[in-house]
Amino acid sequence: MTTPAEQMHVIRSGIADLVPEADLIAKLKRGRPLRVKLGVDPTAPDLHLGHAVPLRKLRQFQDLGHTVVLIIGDFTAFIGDPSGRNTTRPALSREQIDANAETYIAQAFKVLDPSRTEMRRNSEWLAALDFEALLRLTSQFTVARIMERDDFQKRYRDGIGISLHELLYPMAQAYDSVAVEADIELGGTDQLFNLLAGRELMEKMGMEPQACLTLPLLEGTDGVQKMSKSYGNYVGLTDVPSEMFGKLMSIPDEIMIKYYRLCTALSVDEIDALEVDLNSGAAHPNLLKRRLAREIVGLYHTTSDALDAEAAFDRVFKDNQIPENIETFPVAKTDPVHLPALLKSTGLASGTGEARRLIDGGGLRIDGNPVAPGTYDVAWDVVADRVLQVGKRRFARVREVE
RNA sequence: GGGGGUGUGCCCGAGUGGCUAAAGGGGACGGGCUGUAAACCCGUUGGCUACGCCUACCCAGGUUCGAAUCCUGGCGCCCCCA
Repeated sequence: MTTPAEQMHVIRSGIADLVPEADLIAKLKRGRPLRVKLGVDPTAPDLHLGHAVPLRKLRQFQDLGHTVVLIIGDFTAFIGDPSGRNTTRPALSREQIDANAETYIAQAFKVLDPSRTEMRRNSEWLAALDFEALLRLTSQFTVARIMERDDFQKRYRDGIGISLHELLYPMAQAYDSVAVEADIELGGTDQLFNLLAGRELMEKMGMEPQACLTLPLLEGTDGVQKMSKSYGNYVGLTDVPSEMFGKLMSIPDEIMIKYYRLCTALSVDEIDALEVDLNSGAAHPNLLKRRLAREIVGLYHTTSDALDAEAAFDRVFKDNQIPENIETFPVAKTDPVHLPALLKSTGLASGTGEARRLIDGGGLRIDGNPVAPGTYDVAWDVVADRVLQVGKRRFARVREVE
């Protein structure tokens, strides 16, 4: 059995904050498996690496012998924010919630160990509360305490309306902790307030309070903004291996170690060693990034998928060759062929204007050979059965439609 | 309820009657360099088989030879007073 000190070494890796640390150590010292809680909203069925960060930390807990309690916030998602002020909280229908929860769970178990995971839905206990129980619960919180939360404070100060029910959401989340008897709850740094609310409620209700662990936000592939679909800088858990590999290779060096800590299954000691080598110059950043990409692709696909993805990557970017498995587009034969229209129909350009720009900027190749600026009409033979390439990584093969 | 302000291209932001498809920046895309990284340099950035045509400055009308710019009405957002 690992000692509490050894466990703390793993648990601390990559986290933003842990309060209070002493509480967690005391819990670990008892030697029994802890109940580690994570609550998730069934709103985003397409998970990316940013969503996987808390899941990876949960997995570390599982590997240390602890139990994960994964709570789907179906009840709160059902209510949502009917005022529409909070666009990240749409009110979802039962069907949507169930469907989202399904995909969430399927993707989450790519990371978590199902045998050490307890799946719960918060409607189990929240739907059962009657008005009396609800009022008793609200009496445990003060308005001043709830209003301490940053976004409430700001909105109140700025005169942006806050619906009464919104004030109750932190309470609902806190009550989740009571219901599942959590020992520790994870969340993003923005969740600290809610996590602490859970801790306080447990204490008031005579339970041993949970510890609260926050994880930093993961930057996307641009290295600046947080990873999110709307910024287009995300790495989806269901991305195909080659795409995933390519995206990971494009992250800035500076956030590599963070990715190692938050997104891979490597041991903390090994990552510590990699960090030392990177900083001292003993390891070439490119090699470390390749390894990172392999590790992550391997987690969500297989090790051989990762190796294939790397080989395909080298073929295209290192050896400047055309990849295998290029999508083929059937095209009705015309002679001559109008290239801007062809690029548009194959999806390599969003419109003929952009296509012309690409051609004039030297961004179009046919079978690897650059097309001269101003070349808009070419003979059919020039494109038939050949590979069109835009930039470094977008390809399409042209085939005459029968 | 009263007073003032504001609404421009993916985003921010100039422009206040013609020379404006609309300055400048950001972002994005393409080229160079490279480790497909970062930084840096160059180019492009409404649509269209395109030296031209079409659609554009919140929406709908109007004044003018001509409007993003002026007028009327509507909608949205912001600030101050009550």
